[in-house]
Amino acid sequence: MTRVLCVAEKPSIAKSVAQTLGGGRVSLRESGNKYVKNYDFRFEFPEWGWCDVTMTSVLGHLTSIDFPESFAWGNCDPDRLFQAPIMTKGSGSDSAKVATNITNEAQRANHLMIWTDCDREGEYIGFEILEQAKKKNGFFNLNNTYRAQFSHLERSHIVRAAKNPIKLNKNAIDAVSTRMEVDLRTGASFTRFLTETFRARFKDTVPKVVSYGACQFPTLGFVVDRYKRVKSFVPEEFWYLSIEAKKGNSKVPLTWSKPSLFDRLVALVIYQECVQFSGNQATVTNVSSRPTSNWAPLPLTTVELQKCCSNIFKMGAKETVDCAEKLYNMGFISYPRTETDKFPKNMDFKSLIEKHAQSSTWGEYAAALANEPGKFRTPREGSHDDKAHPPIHPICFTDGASLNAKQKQVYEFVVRRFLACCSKDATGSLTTVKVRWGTEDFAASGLNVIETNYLDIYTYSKWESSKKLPAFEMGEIINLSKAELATGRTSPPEYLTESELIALMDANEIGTDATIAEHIEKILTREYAVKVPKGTGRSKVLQIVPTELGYGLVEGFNQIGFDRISLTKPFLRRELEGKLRNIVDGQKRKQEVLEEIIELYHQAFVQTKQNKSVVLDSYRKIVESNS
DNA sequence: GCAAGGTC
Repeated sequence: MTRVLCVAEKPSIAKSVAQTLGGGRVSLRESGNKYVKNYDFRFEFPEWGWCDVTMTSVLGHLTSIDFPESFAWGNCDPDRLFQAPIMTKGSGSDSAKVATNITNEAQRANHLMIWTDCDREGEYIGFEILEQAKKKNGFFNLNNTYRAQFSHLERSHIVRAAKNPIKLNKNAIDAVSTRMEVDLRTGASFTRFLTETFRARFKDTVPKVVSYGACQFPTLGFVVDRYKRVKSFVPEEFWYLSIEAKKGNSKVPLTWSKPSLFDRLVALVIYQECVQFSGNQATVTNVSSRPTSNWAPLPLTTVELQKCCSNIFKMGAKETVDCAEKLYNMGFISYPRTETDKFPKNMDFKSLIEKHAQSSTWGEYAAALANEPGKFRTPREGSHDDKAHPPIHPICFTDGASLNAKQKQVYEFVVRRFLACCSKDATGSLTTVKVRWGTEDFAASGLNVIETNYLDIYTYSKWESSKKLPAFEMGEIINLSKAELATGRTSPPEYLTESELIALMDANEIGTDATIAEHIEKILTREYAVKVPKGTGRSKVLQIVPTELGYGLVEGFNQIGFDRISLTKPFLRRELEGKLRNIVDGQKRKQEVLEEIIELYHQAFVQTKQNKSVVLDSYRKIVESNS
């Protein structure tokens, strides 16, 4: 019988796909690695009929790249790393066993089918698997290796993927190897140069490693940018008209329709006109009431999870993903690294919801959502789809007995978020009254919440009826209890919070859902930035501020003034991401992009070397100005 | 002692 070897990117996918395709008749074999299992079963493929199938997996990348020994740290001028040869090596300590398992299983196989995630890295991991499979089976090559296309684990979707495989995408493989090479050459050269330069001048007052990375520097750049804006902020005085209507016993403050003015005289002229014109009386020009709603949240992505846990629980991004990872491994939640904010079609929401009816906390809500007519609504759809994983959602109910406090919080959040997604929007009515005083318009509005719906379960969001507006009538003349020219001062921006940093990185394509937390962690462990608490109690937030070293590095690099790039801003990484997409689309070739980008970085490297005193002095000046 | 990308 024809033998087919299927290989997924991670054990959980192998297990799930094997169960689906094997229809319950699956036998399990150990692989030599603790996490990786081999699943044997039979499946009927359209082209090959009934086959003996082995489904196994790797653990992410099998290999990584590095320089040969003669180009190791200390053995050559960092400048040479832009042209040095590059070799492939096994990645991580446990990769050997995983790799051997692929080679052994492939030896007897007639066909190789790749089941890695449907993204760029997944294509490359597929290529690594093929290279490994070739070692004892010369038959396999890019043209006869199959690739299953799937974006979630729903049964019919998986069966369709098995029956309609395509080929590995050579362009995507090239794009990833381009990224790897750029990151290695630039990261290693600049890191060695900076470390040696800083340690030569400042010895033990700087950390052991002063690193550069195409993601960590822009991350640091965001932190420094905000810090500088706070530091250089000069408050400005502004003026505005402030009036308050008196109606029976209640006083209603009204907001001026124009923005505040920075010119006191202009504001004063307007104010005097109004007083002359209308005194302490104003006219109601419009009263309207309209239905309004507060939308239930979108399905949960990794980035959103990190932002929410940072805002709500003050958890670090790394801490959050670690908790999510644990919850996933225990089978409580779905795969936690996803960019997708829309659920697949024909997803069985009701059965997922029903599992939570047993909860003592949210059980009542879940039961009602699953069973009472008119409660459930299919979740809204966001616009992101990584084609690999569904949004994060609970798989099983747990009372949390086996979880620590943080994991419990994250789990509860995932559940509440999911139930909220499946609930109706909150509704209310918004009453707005418009008033004319002199030549100017003012307005006040009052919210009346009618149906709370999702807010009952998503207790992290607040949307409450504001103080009720008294009844006003069109054309009514009202008395003002206050009519004054008010003044205020503009306030400085706050230092960056982690959740804002995550949002900036996400928007600027710095890192991925799986790595954003690591880059933030990196600038902290490199002593480029620190987290400082602001406020106390419930209003406490953690802000990220640069250290003298982080500030000095960014300022120094900014002062050098490279030709058309900046190493501390996100644009270069974005440009690379764009070019990588061009490689995938076939609009550019790998070699062409490599030459362009490496040349750009090399020029920047040479310039940095020539101007190393600029960077060193920038740091020294900051240290001195603080002491 | 270096990067960033997977995953455990």
